[in-house]
Amino acid sequence: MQTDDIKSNLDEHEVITIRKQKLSALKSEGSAFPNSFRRDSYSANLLEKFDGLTNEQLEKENIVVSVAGRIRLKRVMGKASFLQIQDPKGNIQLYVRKGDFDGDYEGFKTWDLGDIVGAKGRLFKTKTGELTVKITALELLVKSVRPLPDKFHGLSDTEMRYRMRYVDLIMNENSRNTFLLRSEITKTIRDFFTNREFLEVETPMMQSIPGGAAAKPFITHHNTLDIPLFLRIAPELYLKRLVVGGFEKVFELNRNFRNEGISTQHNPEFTMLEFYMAYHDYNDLMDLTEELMQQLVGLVSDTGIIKYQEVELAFNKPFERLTIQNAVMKYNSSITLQNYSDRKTLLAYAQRLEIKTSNKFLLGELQYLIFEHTVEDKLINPTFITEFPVEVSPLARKNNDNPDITDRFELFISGKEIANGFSELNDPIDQAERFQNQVKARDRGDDEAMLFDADYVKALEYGMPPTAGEGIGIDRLTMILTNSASIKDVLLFPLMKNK
RNA sequence: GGGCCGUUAGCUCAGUCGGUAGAGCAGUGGGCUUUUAACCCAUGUGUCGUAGGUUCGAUUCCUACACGGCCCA
Repeated sequence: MQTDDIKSNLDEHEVITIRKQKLSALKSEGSAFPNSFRRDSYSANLLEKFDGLTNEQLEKENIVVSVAGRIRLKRVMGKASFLQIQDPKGNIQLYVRKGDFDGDYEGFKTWDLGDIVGAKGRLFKTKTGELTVKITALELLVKSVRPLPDKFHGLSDTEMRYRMRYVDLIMNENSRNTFLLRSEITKTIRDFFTNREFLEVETPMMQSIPGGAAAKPFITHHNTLDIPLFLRIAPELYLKRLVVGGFEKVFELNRNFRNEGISTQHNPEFTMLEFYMAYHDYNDLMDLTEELMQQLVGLVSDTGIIKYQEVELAFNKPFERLTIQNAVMKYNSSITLQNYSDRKTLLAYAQRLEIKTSNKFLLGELQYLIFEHTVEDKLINPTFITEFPVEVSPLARKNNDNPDITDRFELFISGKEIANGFSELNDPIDQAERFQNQVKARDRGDDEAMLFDADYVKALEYGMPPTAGEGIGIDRLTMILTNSASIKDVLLFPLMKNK
């Protein structure tokens, strides 16, 4: 341990060594890390209230404020200096003049960019008209021993922005705004549903039978019970148990975990909204989703039109609704009303498209695969795709008129799947059969097929009211609303390999 | 998993057709009482991602690996 400490001391940059020396000097004076300073004003609020006043008006009003923040810029002259400090709402300039404050100006000159200071003083305007605090008291609250990135270029290295988000947040306003907006998005969603009498709930993250989605789970282990557990891939089956129990409108906004690769669209843990409402069906969900999306887009646009990666997306009119069959026919001229339901033709077609298939694939699976490969990325404006094949929808209610399809939809925006909703299957006998079929798919080699959840079937046997349920991927939605190209840009701490 | 690109000072980057490297910012010393990426003078900074190979000599060329980015599966 000790030798490691010595080694890291030798390795560290000269700047850090000097700053640590400054810190130990503060410690020996007894003035390091004080915690009694209190802020009464934020930068942006002061600018909002007082930037409109002239210097004469400011002097007459004699406005005394206490501000605190991190030193971002420092311009020292012989006997006077300007500091720009950053607080959670923005920046404000301080004017520090020798003799104007109860402190040592020479000592002040040794403070560094990145230090955190508290200041008290009067508002005034400089020659160039910048609202500034002329300080009467100034205190070093935290000595920063590690230098910030270049004050002009900031931190631009993508990897370091993800690994050291704390520095990214200090340096990049874009990044701050993205996460502020993400917080507004989740708040808006919570309000949207609680205003409609939905109950927010929390269901198990660690499950014995991971269910509710087609995905590989993370495995963990409970020591004292000595049982394997899986991090959930979806909360779906637990939320529907709650509907059985009489919580007829519920939602959960929380993390799912899927053991898959990492890309600009995928992070192993991601946030999902799932909500369920009894006595509604999938058509009601599409209407509600449209309303929710328009409200969320309202956070960033007055027109209902937003730009994502240079492409305009229109949320200001009813979203297009298209059956999966019509969508496939629209983008594949060789698929017709007749051969869409011919398994052999579709298998051959899929192989021609170099889609990974097997002879064992069922008709519905092929229909869905062809849709995924030929249609999805062309759905730029918000589009509901409906009537998904029953084979790929093991938890959705069959359509009354056509038992091959389900009352299900997915919402696509900018070529990405954003939401997935359906009228829930509440026939326990049918559900048991669907689980059986999933087990068979698993035996065929589909390691993402679902497991048989007997307790869930048991819950359905008590009777679940007719219910509609939906999941919305919050990260991807946030990407679109914040114009972020990578999911890592909307995750505070995206998963990174150890260096 | 495959392809392409990147990794040089604390940060942002240049550079070496193979002879162990530079700029700006940050730092340090000095000057400057309304600055705006303040300015002026002086000044220190590096396992050139890691490990091998070729070579008299590699940060530079080659190979592998690591991490990251983009594209594809």
